[in-house]
This record gives sequence, structure tokens and C-alpha cells, in this order.
Amino acid sequence: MSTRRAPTLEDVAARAGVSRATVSRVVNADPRVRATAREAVSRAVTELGYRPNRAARALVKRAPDSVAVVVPETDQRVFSDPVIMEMLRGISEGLEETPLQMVLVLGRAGRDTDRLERWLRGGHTDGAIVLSAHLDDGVTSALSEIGLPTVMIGRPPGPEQGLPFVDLDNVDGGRQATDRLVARGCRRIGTVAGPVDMAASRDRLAGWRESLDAAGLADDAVEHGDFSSEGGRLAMRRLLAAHRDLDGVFVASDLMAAAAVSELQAAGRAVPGDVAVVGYDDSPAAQLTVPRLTTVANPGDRMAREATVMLRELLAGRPVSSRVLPTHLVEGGTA
Amino acid sequence: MSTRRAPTLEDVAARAGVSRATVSRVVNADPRVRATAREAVSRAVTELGYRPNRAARALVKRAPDSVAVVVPETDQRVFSDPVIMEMLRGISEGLEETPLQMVLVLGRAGRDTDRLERWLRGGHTDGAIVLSAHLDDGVTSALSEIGLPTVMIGRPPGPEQGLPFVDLDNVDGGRQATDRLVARGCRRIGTVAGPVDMAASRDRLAGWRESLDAAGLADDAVEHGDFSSEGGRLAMRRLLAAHRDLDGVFVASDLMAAAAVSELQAAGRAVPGDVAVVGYDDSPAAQLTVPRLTTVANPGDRMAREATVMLRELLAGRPVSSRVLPTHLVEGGTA
DNA sequence: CCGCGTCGTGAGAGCGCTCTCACGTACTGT
DNA sequence: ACAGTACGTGAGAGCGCTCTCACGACGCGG
Repeated sequence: MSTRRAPTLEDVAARAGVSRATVSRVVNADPRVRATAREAVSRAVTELGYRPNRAARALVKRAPDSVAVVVPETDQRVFSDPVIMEMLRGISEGLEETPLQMVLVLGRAGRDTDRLERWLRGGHTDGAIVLSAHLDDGVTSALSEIGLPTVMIGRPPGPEQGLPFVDLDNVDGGRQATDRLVARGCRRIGTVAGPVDMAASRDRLAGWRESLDAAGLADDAVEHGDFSSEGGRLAMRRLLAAHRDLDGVFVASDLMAAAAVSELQAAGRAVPGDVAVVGYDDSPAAQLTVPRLTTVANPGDRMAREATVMLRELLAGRPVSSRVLPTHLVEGGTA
Repeated sequence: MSTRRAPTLEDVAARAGVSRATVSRVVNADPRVRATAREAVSRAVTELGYRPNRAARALVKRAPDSVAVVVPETDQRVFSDPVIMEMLRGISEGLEETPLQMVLVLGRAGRDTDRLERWLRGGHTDGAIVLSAHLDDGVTSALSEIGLPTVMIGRPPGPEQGLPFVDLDNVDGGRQATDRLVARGCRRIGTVAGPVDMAASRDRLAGWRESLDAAGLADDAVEHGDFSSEGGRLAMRRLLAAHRDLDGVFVASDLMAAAAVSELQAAGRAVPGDVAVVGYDDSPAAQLTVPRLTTVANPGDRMAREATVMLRELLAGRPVSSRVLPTHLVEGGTA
């Protein structure tokens, strides 16, 4: 019906009997406006239902006003979603005090690379934060080529594109987990590792290996899972079949670990009595098992927060370098 | 270092030896430009690395360009995250073909109402989609008061604010789940319901009741959980203690259902032999149990997609009315 | 050969806002 | 008393883009 033009600064100014500039000052909380004028203006604002036009504002102050948060569409089954939500929250909190809006860009990894790339080139945002480097190189290389200020969350697999990243110390996480197994007396320690194409998986595996090497134990009991529950179950089954003397397992994700625990129990092994288990992520899934999983913290929100700090640096024109944050073991009953 | 001003239309025009208008035409794929001019322009565009300024464009064409996706910060433990990601994906897909950007706005329900409200009033976006009506009324009423085109995903609890919503037919879902239990011969059917303050919980509970009433069975075995795993476990324990003759349970979420199954098994009841169980959500958690949960589909992405359609209607100035989408049972081994 | 329509193009007027600058007006200090 | 200094305010110039309008250069039919 009424396609009445939205009220502008001018309208408010007219109504309040002041100039556009004064209204602008009031709206932007500039202190040097007389109280009476201020009141007149705010009254006019509410009466007219004035809302500043973001585009016009953005046009004149060329301050960055939005960042793209690129989320590779995780395969449904990967179930890494809780971590993603955690990261989104972290970013949201990190951006809370800034005028930056977070623009979500989802894409099915692989399939949508082109569309994503085109969008990113479109200059819709002033920067980007890329979640989880599971993404094809297409997007990350496009990003570094475009020159859009970008921070990756999670170290990218493959050669580094020169893009700064934040990551958690997965090597140390794997080591701590395995150290715990060693410390409680396990002598035959296997691992259910993650997919080989992910940096986090490789790092955790490397940590496991380092710990075993340091303890002088064998490091040949390795099976890979896909971070899904079912994948974890199957990997555990293979591991158990290949190494019947297993007395400890480091599983690279809680979801897989939960499945591994139930698989072990189904096979008649008491956890942690016969086989001790340490998971990874400290996710809600860690609390599903009985007893509750011993796991490694993997605070996605901290990483995300750090990423926002780094991105703000980049937007301010200052260079940043990648950061690796520390992790720690979370006590549970399985190791 | 070089804070070189980004190239503008003018720069491109100068370089290509044409006017601003012509460049604009080329950039916007206006057909009535001679081939030679078109080429000159595109060359200049790539040479200069020209990217149109979104703000300037948005300023002149007052077409809506972004929608806020308001996500109440789910309590960590609620773990409803997978559903949220699903919805986000649905919105993303629904907006894919439009120029609309999705701006994520997270807020801890209750705590952040003020900030959220202020932000929404700020006119940063042209519309809003609100996920899960767990939110205090503050936000939804602010939204309807501001007059920002808004669609709710999930029927709001409490009195309706006049905001259109999409929802899944939770009453029918609860009924279908319970009908299944009745059909397989259960005579003493309980339910682990969700929190009383959520519309979805209440609806599912109502469906359970309708089914039992229709079958002439008792409908007094009710316990409430908080949708968390632990909450489900405890509720199941209470339910079992109060009604030892239970032979069927409808659990209002898969996460709680998975915990309920393990609780039943721990209590020596075979599932589905002694007690049949139907969950809700068809979430990844449904596949964690052995046997796999029988559950009710709860396609968040479909709802979300529908929400984008409705929002686009609203943005086009057309009125929309709320929609309730059908659900169906998903076969599993627990009922 | 003239008038008319068509096509490609350029000039220029905004879109709604911020911000600089200059201009009062009311204080201070001497 | 008067210069000096705030302080509050308004005028006006853009920000980079789109779009209307007018205009010259054609091609056509009469």
C-alpha cells in the first residue's frame, strides 16, 4: 500500500527545526550539541521512526563494515557442527564491540568453489574469516589473490597461501592425550586418527607418535576414521582386530571416541579397565559415554575470537602473523 | 603502506576512454553497448582491479540487500546446534539466487536482548529471520514494533506478536511417533517431553496425548527433560521409577532419546523388546544408538527455506501468513 | 532529400549521509 | 572594557554509483 519513503535526516531536521548536521550529531552521539536541541531531535526521530540509512553512511565513511565468515559446508555426517557453532559464537563475540557485521557465506566444499570465489571477488565485504581449512584450495588461493584481508581458522592443509591463520596446538594436544595413556601404564597404544587430508588430523597423529617415541613404545597401531561416529566405530573395530593386545587408544575426535568406547565395550573390553581411551574436542559428545570421556580441549570459540583480533589488525592495515594456541587435557573417566 | 584509493567507476571510465555511464552499463551487463566499448571497459576493469562499491550501489537502488538471521545463543548444553546449522544452510540456499546477504546476529537469550534490540532498530538490514523462538519476547516484540519485515522459524511461544512464522507440525509429529508405539502393541506409553516453555515441546506432548486418548490409553506418564543428553537420562530414570510397567516411550528429541535408550539398557530393559522408543529430530544422534533410533523427521532446512520464501514476499511488500509443514516418521530399530 | 525512429553514448542530477569549515554567541581572562 | 577562546550550529561539498534525459549518428521509408 503506502510505499512512503523512509524518513531521512533531512526530514528529521525539518521536524526538529535544526539542520541536517545537528541531527547527524545527535544520531552519532556527538557530545557538542545543546541539550534542548538534542531532545528536539530525539523526539523527532522517534516520532518519524527514523532509521539511518546504512548504505549512505557506509558510502561516506569508508570504514570497513562487514566481514564474510566463510563456512565450508561440512558434510552432514561429519557432525563437526557443534564446533562450527562454537566458532561462530566466538566470532560474534569478537566482533561485538566493533561495527562489523558478520556475513555468513556457506558453501558445499568443492561444489560451490566457483560461486564462492565470484562472491568473494564481488567486494561485498571488507574482510573474511574462513572456518576450517577443509576447503579446496580454490577459495583460499582466490582469497589471497584478491587481496581481501583474510584470516583462516585452523591451519590450512597443503602449502600455505600466505594467509595468516589461528590454530590450536594439535600436535601438543595429541601428545598430551598420549602422554596420559603412557602415564597410566598403557604399553600398547593405538590411535584412531582423522582424515589424512586435514591438518588437524595429521598434527594430532604426529603428537601421538612423538609421545610414543619419547616413551619408547611402538607407534604402528594406526587406523583412520572420517570423524563420524560410524567411521570411528569401524576404525576401532579394525584397530582391535589388528592389535588384540591394545590397552590404550587415542581417538582424534570425541564423536569417534564415543563410538569407539561402545565398540570396545561391545567387544567385552572394560573402559578404562582393559583399554583406556582419550578423545579429542571436549564436545558434548564427550559426556554421552559412560564413563565420561577423558578428552582434549579444543576451544573453537577461543580460536575464533583470536581470529577476529587478527582480522581487525589486518583491516587497520597492520600485518599479522599466524598464531598457535595451547590446549590441555580434560579429565574424564576413560583414561 | 600504500593506502591507494580503490579504483572507482570514474577511473575505469578515464582509462577506457568512455563515460561513467557506459562503464556502469558494462558492469551491469546492459546489452546496449557497442562491442568495442564493452571490451575496452572490461579490459580497464581487470587492469585496474575495479570492484564496484556496494554501499554506493545500495544507496541509489533502494533494493533490499541483506537480512539479519537472529540466532538466540543456545545454551551450550542444549546441543540443538546441528539443527541450527541445518537451518542456516537452508537459509543460505534459499537466499542463494538473490542478492541478499545473510548477516548473522547471535545473542545469548535473555542477557543480550537489549543489545539485540538496539541493533535491530539500527536498520542494518532490510529484514530478519529469527531462529527458534526460545528468545524472550523482548526481541520479537521489538521486531514487530519496528516494522522490520520478519519471519520466525518455529512458532513463537506465548501470544503471537503478529509476526508470521514457519513451523513443522510438531503436534502431528508427536502423534505419529506415538501412533507407531500404539501400533506395535505398546499399552503403557510414557513420554520424555521437552522444556515447558518451548512451543515445539508443548506441541509434541499434545500430539502424544492425542494419540493415547484416541487409543484409549493412559496419558499420565510424563517427565520433562531439557533437550540435553543428561536431562534425557535423568528424565528417563524418573519415568521408569514411576512407571515400572512402561513398554513404550516417546522422547521429544534424539539426543534425549539416545540417553534414554542407554538408560533403559542399563536398567536391564531390552530396546525395543521390553520398551520401544521413538525419538524426534532425525539428527545424527539418532544413528549413535544400537539399534538406530526410530525417530521423527524435523527438517530444519526445509523450514528455513520456506522462511526465505516468505521473507522475500514480505520484502516485496506482499503480505504472508504463517505456514505449518508436515512431518513423517523415520524408520529405525527402536520401535 | 527530409523526417522519423533507433541506437549508443555522455552529462548531470541525485541517493542519504558525514565532515570540514566558517560563523555566530557566550564565556573567560586581563 | 576588549580580545581571545570555547562551543554549538548551519551550509555545503562530496562519497561512488545508477538512471533519466538529451543528443548525435545512423538507417529507413516516403
